[in-house]
Amino acid sequence: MPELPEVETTLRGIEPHLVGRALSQIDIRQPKLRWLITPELAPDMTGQVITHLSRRGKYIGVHTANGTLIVHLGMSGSLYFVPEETPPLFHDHVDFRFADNQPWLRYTDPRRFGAILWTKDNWLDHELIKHLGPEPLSDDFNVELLYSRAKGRKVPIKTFIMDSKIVVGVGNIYANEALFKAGIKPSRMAGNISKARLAVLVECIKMVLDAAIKQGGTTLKDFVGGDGKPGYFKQELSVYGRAGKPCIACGKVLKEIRQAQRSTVYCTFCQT
DNA sequence: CAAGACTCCTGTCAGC
DNA sequence: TGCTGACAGGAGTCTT
Repeated sequence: MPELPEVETTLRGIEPHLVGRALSQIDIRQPKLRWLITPELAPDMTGQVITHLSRRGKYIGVHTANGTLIVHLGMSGSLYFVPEETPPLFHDHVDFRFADNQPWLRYTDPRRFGAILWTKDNWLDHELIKHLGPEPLSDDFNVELLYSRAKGRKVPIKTFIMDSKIVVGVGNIYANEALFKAGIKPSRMAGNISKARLAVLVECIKMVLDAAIKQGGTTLKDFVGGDGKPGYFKQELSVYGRAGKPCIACGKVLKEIRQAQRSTVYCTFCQT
């Protein structure tokens, strides 16, 4: 399930192999993802040269002079290279083929929660992108921001930091981990947390994401390997997926609750 | 506006 | 062993 570190790793892995190449053909076998793939994608992007890639939240932008391909991996999507003419499997929904007859870029997504869109405008002005909060690893995401946005809010802090309008890229796993590291109870009201504690939380979110990205870097080569599998991280998770097991800090049994249809695991002793 | 429920989809796994 | 059903999960959208 790609979270921001996985998306960043994907981008770093594929960008060097895409820039400067011209699209020759785009095969769309399954246009129904989260949304219908933009019908203009193939006619508008074919023949275009890829100039660079960028990321905003979990959205990847693949830029050309004629427009930008917007890709979201959802929770089961992946982008990777396959040797030309590799027959597609059932969940291989899109192939991007190039004029140089070198490996194709393939999009696979079993659960189809991902998205592939196309815009001729500045992609940062796209409806899905322009309302997003700051990047978690940038200086724009800081205590002042979080504190002012949390003021008066009654939502649980976990739901709050997973809101992409507040800050992007904090998925369920890392929200759980960051709150554990910060010692904050996930159900605590966002507006009822001191500035000092929010400052700790900001640092913990940055630390958790940064560490995950660094680990992702070690598997970069897998992205362009022959198997086409995007090797996931061997994260050591403190709480996520460990409900019922002992807290690594105090030994007490970790508790699981549900918040906003998401599983939350925390330590009732360490997190207050 | 804020908060919470609902929705898409399919692989995985528990239970029978 | 095989089948059924619950569940997970990003994030936009709908409902209250």
